[in-house]
Amino acid sequence: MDVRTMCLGILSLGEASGYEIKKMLEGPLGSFFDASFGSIYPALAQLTDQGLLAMSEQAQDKRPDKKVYKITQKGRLALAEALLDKPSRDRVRSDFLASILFADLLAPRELAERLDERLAFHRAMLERLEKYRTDAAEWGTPELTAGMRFVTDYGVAIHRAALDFIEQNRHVIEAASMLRRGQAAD
Amino acid sequence: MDVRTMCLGILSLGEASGYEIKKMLEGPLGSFFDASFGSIYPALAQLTDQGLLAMSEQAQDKRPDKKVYKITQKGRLALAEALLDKPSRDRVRSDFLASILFADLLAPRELAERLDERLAFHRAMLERLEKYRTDAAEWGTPELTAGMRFVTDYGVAIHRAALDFIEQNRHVIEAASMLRRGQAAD
DNA sequence: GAAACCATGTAAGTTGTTACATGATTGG
DNA sequence: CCAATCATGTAACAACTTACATGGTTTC
Repeated sequence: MDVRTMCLGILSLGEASGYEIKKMLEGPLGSFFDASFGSIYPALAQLTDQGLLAMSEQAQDKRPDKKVYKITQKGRLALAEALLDKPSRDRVRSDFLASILFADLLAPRELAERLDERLAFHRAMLERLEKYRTDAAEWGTPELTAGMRFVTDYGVAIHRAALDFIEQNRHVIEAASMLRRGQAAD
Repeated sequence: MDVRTMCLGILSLGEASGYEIKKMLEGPLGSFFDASFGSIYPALAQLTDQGLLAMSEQAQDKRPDKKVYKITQKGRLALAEALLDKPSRDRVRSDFLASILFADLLAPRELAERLDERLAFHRAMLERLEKYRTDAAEWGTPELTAGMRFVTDYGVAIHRAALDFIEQNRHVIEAASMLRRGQAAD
């Protein structure tokens, strides 16, 4: 799924501006999809050109103009069709896990810092997801769809599992890291 | 972390060919890093040019020649330095979760199929990870480092959490999908 | 007064994938 | 005999990120 399809999908849940789409991707969707302004704005322009979106410019008080996009019937059909494609496998790239894999080359203090940061990250995500789980307004829609609830709860489950795992197993890798330091000093 | 650094890292655990590196990335590392031949081979060539790797060609019986790469001292230093960079945040892109988010647009049968496939995927990954967890030979090394064990166990924890979550919550989203079908037919 | 937020966009550059090219061997 | 595995590589292409450009407003 590319940025164009994701934008189309988000707009199928309700109208939004490019800026708001980006904010949603920093919310609960960010756990499994991300995109920069540099890909969102051109995507919206292209989709509008193709008649899959309708744009209306809204002047705002003490704010720059906002371009609000709304999915068209043609857009809904295109989205439904795109969703029929067999989903490609997940693409994950985690610097954190990579650096843990090579933890031998990391100073114990560095390692501890990374683990702490990671725990903080998961806790922050859980907190944020909790807000989204209970408050539909955070999504910019009056009501949460079943899909929204599912992916939010899924995110909670995964972040909690990661948090628990790291808390319970960090001592193993940290002990190994300190041991290796000792050997290196020999 | 780019493909070059990951190759350097894998080779810091033991020597290997490009083909073998690719196989490792389809193993437990695949959960958090993937790369195609099209990026691995040029990366190895470049690293060798820079003196970070040493290559030795090995003729094989009834097999094409193999180019075995070994990390140099200079390579180890470069890797250690690269690992000091603050790890960038995880990049995840999951078509599965995206299509669940827009599950309203999916026929109940389609949805059920995707969920089944996903469960099968997690089960397959768990099985594969179990093998890696107990058998160092699967990694191509005589001994598992603490890092290897950690990332493998981490993978087990995450896949198990995902599996459990989907098993326990699929009925919610599937019920909503069928309900919506009913409404659409009205 | 500085940083962060709101808001949109473009262009250059990076990075990596897919497809192609080659070819022997092994297992179902 | 067909598919998969072993083994390496290149080139065209796709997709995306980063940095730049602009400028008012709000919060600390």
